Amino acid sequence: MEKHPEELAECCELTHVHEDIVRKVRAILPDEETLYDLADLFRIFADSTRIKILYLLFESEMCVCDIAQLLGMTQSAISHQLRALKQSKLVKNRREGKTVFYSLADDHVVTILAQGMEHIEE
Amino acid sequence: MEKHPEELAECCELTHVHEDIVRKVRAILPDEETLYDLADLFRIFADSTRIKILYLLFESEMCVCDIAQLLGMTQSAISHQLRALKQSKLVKNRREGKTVFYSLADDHVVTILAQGMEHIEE
DNA sequence: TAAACATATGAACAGTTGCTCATATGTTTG
DNA sequence: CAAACATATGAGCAACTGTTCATATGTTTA
Repeated sequence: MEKHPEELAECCELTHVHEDIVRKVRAILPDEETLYDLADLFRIFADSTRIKILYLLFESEMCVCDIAQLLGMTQSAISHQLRALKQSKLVKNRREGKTVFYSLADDHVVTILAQGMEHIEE
Repeated sequence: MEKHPEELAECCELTHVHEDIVRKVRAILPDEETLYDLADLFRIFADSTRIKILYLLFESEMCVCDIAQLLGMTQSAISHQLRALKQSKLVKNRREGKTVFYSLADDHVVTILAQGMEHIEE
């Protein structure tokens, strides 16, 4: 699993990759850990339940049972998903007595979803 | 699996969701099919191999074996991933003799990855 | 047309994911 | 403190995902 081989062997009969491309690619490609973090972030957006939750939170902060109610899903299912969203720092929460209110933590959520939406609407 | 119940039953002892919120949410939340399409799109970004491929294509178009070579992976693995990327209309390809060159199909790729990167870099 | 090359694809398998169910934790109120 | 309520969490299971391996398709060249 060589990630950055020092020399490019031939792969196609005539190698199409040349030294300058290789140099540019190495400069541009983020390191392995960052790429994994990035994939992890997008994996959070890769589920329609979590996307729905984020859309709900566009409007206002909400407690767990309200989200569950609005989406017609279990409290447990929503709670699990909120945990994932919180771990990715896409939502934050505050406690008010028995109730925990969740809200968006970040403007990137809006931008990312909007860009995704633009793409699929073409 | 009621998605849009006509009336909200109590969920918490005191329901926190009220009529105006419900109305706003219904106006904002895209329909089920769109949400699935959106999740499918982000699932494509949810894998570091595919992200790497996209980053490579930032620089220039490339053939399958060059990508495989640069990433130290099998031609087959890359080919499978390119198919997924193409189905999502994130990359396009052109044939030149035996070789097939892939390139980015869309500016959204750059924006989405950049936003994701911004988020994890906080 | 046969051989060589570049790419695509189907099946299979291990690893992951999202939900459910049961139960635990944390908070308020009688 | 006990009961009720809101939320969190662990285990388990079915469904899905990414890779490998073997092989098929498509293109060029001898």
